[in-house]
Amino acid sequence: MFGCNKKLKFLSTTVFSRPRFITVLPSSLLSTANPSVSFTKQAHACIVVSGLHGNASFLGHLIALLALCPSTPLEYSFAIHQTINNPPVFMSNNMIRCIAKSESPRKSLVFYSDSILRSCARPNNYTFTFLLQACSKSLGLCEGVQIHGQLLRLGFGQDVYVKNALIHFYSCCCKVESSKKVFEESPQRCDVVTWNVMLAGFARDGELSAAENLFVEMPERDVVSWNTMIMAYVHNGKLEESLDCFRRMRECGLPPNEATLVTMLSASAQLGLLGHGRMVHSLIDLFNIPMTVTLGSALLDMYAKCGCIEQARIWFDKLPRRDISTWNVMICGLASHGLAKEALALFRRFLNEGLCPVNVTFIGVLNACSRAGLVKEGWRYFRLMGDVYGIEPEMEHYGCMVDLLGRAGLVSQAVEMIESMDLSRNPVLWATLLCACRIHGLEEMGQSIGHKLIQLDPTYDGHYVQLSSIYAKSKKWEDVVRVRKLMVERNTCKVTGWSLIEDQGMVHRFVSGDREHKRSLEIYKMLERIETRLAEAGYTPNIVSVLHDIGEEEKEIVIKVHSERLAIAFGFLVTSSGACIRIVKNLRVCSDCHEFSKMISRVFEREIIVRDVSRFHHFKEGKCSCADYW
DNA sequence: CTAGGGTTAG
Repeated sequence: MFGCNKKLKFLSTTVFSRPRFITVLPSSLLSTANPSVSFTKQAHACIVVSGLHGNASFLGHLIALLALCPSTPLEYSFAIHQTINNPPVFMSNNMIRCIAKSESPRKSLVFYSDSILRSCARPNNYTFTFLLQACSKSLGLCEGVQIHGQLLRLGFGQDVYVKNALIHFYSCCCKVESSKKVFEESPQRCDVVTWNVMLAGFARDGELSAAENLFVEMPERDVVSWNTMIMAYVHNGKLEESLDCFRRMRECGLPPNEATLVTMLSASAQLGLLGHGRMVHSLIDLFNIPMTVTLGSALLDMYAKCGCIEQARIWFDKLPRRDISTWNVMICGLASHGLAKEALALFRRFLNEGLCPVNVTFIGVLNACSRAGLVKEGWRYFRLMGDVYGIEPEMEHYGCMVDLLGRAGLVSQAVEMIESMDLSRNPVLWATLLCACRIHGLEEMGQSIGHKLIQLDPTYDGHYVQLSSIYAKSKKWEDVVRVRKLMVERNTCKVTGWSLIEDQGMVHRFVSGDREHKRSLEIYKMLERIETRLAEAGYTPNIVSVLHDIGEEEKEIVIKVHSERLAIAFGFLVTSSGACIRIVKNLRVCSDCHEFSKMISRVFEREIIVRDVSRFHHFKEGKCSCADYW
């Protein structure tokens, strides 16, 4: 019934039958790893029954115990605290700690002035550590600055815990300069945590090079230092650097922990590196790291984002514990692979288990509906979200709905939705519709939306390319040229398209027309051979498409070999016959490469899995899982 | 007697 029965038994025997050992009781209680409120209540009952309820020390420990519980009703600790007149500072400190951990950490400052200052009790280094925690959490900059002044006056400025809390506090409140000041004041009075909080401060502030320099300077690095550095890379989009940092950590022989692996799984997932992700997976067992909900969710996410949706599913069923996030990862994963039926079935199971969906859950559900063209169901879930679960739709939900309607050819309904919701300044929604117009051949509508888009978002070249391809489809060549000229004149920002493929733990990234790879010669030869075979099988590249209907990847009018083909050709060089080829792209697949991949999957009996910027394409036996809509 | 830093999902 209770997780801590053994401890409780020990407690009661101590209290009732061996009162001379009573002072042992509190410390043995506090050694409890994960106290629960119910356990603490029983301890409380024992204390009361044995007539010790006036003992401030016991009750202080009880409050300390409550501070360690994952969620405690504050009233409970308050009630205990109030039973003691002139509570000792030890008790008040733990009370502050409780409040700091609660949902309303700001109250700890009120408590501090009411309880400690008013009673003229002397706060100590613990008091300030907890108070600063509260300020960090509630972003109470002004209050924290006052606390800082007070603790300096009372002479706690050199306490290492207080100092670390201060550095942490300033960096939480976006005042890294102040953190740095505190950090640099007395360098001899610091420990590895001091360095770590400073490191995290730079990372939080996006000062990656400052973080790197500090990391190099550190006299010693523990697992948190490495984790902080690795996360700094991941959060700043330096995914390959994070992999490299992890490699260096492993070379140091320092064992990774859960946080390390969660971050590395996330990095592998974002990059789409299945091999790397699998390697990280194997470390979970190697280091005996318990499969927590967080780790499990990160693992599923890695498999789903690396194209192994079956593996994700297998692990989903195997996981010892799941929470809402785990379900979200799985539902969204299935949807991104176009497995709409499975995603919706899982969602129904989710509801049957009595779980409450959140906004992300509905993004997965609506995405699934959109991929399967389930207009009616999409609307139903969209309404269910607000009516039953009270979730206000966000931009992403509208995005799914616009995609759903556009895909079904109901472009005017989608336009209506965008305009009635006053979302007409959002380029992403219009871009989704432009895509629908292109696919459904709605040229007039496409042209008008295209012009709206380049007005709304004139700096992104993808819109110009889309618009020009719509004109190309209607053979309006002057307009094609006009739009392209406009794009050049406006000096739009280009995102260089690339395709990535992993081989033997190495990442090979290709750009359009790439000749940099050391096996470039072989790659082009292989590509030629592939193209010959495809031509024999009846694949003819669409000349109009090559010249004009080019995907976002193609930024110049010059015809170059798309990066995706180079990656595929390289895939043929390094994988054994019949093995699946996995590609990750940072942009959308162009229609010509899409055809090309479909043909390859048939002619060479090769499965190709391409991760696009927004979805997966599984090419198999001449067909694609996206059913030619993307 | 009590204390600190780092974590997932669209």
